[in-house]
Amino acid sequence: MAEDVPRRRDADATRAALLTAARDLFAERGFDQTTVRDIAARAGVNQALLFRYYGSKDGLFHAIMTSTGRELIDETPPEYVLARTLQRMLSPGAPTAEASPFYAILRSAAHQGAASAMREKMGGQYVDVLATLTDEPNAELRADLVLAWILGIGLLRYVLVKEPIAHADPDEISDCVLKAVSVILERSAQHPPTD
Amino acid sequence: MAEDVPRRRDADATRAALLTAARDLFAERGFDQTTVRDIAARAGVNQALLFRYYGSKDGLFHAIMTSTGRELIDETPPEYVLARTLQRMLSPGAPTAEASPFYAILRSAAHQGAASAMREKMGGQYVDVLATLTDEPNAELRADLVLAWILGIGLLRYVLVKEPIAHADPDEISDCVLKAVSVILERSAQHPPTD
DNA sequence: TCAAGGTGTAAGCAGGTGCTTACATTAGTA
DNA sequence: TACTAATGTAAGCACCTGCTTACACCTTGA
Repeated sequence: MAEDVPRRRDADATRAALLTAARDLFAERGFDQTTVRDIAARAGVNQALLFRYYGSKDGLFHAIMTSTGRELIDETPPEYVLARTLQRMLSPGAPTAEASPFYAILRSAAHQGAASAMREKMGGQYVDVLATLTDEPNAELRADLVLAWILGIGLLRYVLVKEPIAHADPDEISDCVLKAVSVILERSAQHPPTD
Repeated sequence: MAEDVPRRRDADATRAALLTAARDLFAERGFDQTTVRDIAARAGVNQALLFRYYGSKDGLFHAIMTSTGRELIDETPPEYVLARTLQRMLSPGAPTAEASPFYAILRSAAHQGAASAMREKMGGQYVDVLATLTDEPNAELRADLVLAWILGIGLLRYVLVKEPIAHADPDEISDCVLKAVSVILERSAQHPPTD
């Protein structure tokens, strides 16, 4: 209360407001269904500032996609990454700030930037970690399949809102998924060392 | 060759041309990125006819979503529905006419009609069949999870084009998926009859 | 043969889009 | 205080969008 003397001009605050507003709107409606006027209005900012600070609507989308950290991955042991990711994604309530870019991608799949963001971020993060969990030769493909499942569940539950999965108990979902995934992501005992 | 005297005026042919063109374009670019002028151009038809025959762009989308049959489901025993669906979805080459609405949904997830089409079609077809494969109490949820996996794989492979899954061998994918799914979709022997 | 309705065409309208510009206002500094 | 650069504002431009309208043409049937 005391710290923020209402300084009316603050470029950093404006940038942050635009980023947050756009991130949430893209997650709610997708890229195409969100206008720059919507973003500026939610941020409480003149829309010309969007172009001053981010260049274009695409530039803002790109900034969102590269703004999220990798806290969950860095803080979690590999064998628990899937469980914790599911837990966060399935927990009720509005999508967290961390998960918003995830939903923005699902709702903007047709957009070029969404595809490359998914490939680079998700690919370079989740899949690398998940792939360490098995010693099968096609470990990365198996990790991709797990990622695909996460994406599909998010799509069906939150974007397409299909029942019963849309309102199913998170633990019930997690139990099934983890049990099934353990079949394809595990140290196989059938492969004897060859040397 | 002999049968189709080039009759220049044929409402049915025009309707069909519009439907096919729109189906493919929606599958390639998504609903928002496709304009009515694009559709009319690919169909080789004046764009005003789109509105005469389908009322609106949304009406055309709806027509596409309700135009596909359920041949695969009706012709396939329940225990092979997943395997054959994967086989068709993963087979190389351009998406078939049958699968186009599927990709149209993935690329138009933000669109309202896509969500309801998925709920009604996929929900009332695939899931009902898949749910018969297990006698667990949450059979429908398990079937939804399988559907989510199919969707996620299509999304990651064709829309987001992530490697290695984008160019992976179909059989390799199918093997993993079928093996994992068998864990959650099977007759459980642990449930003794209670009466 | 000739009206009449089905079919195709050209042109354009009203509104929305991303983006730009010219200008006003503020904050920091010499 | 006076200057300057950073920040915010209002207005609008050029284009695209879904959709409509008025009209021309073809085909059919009595």
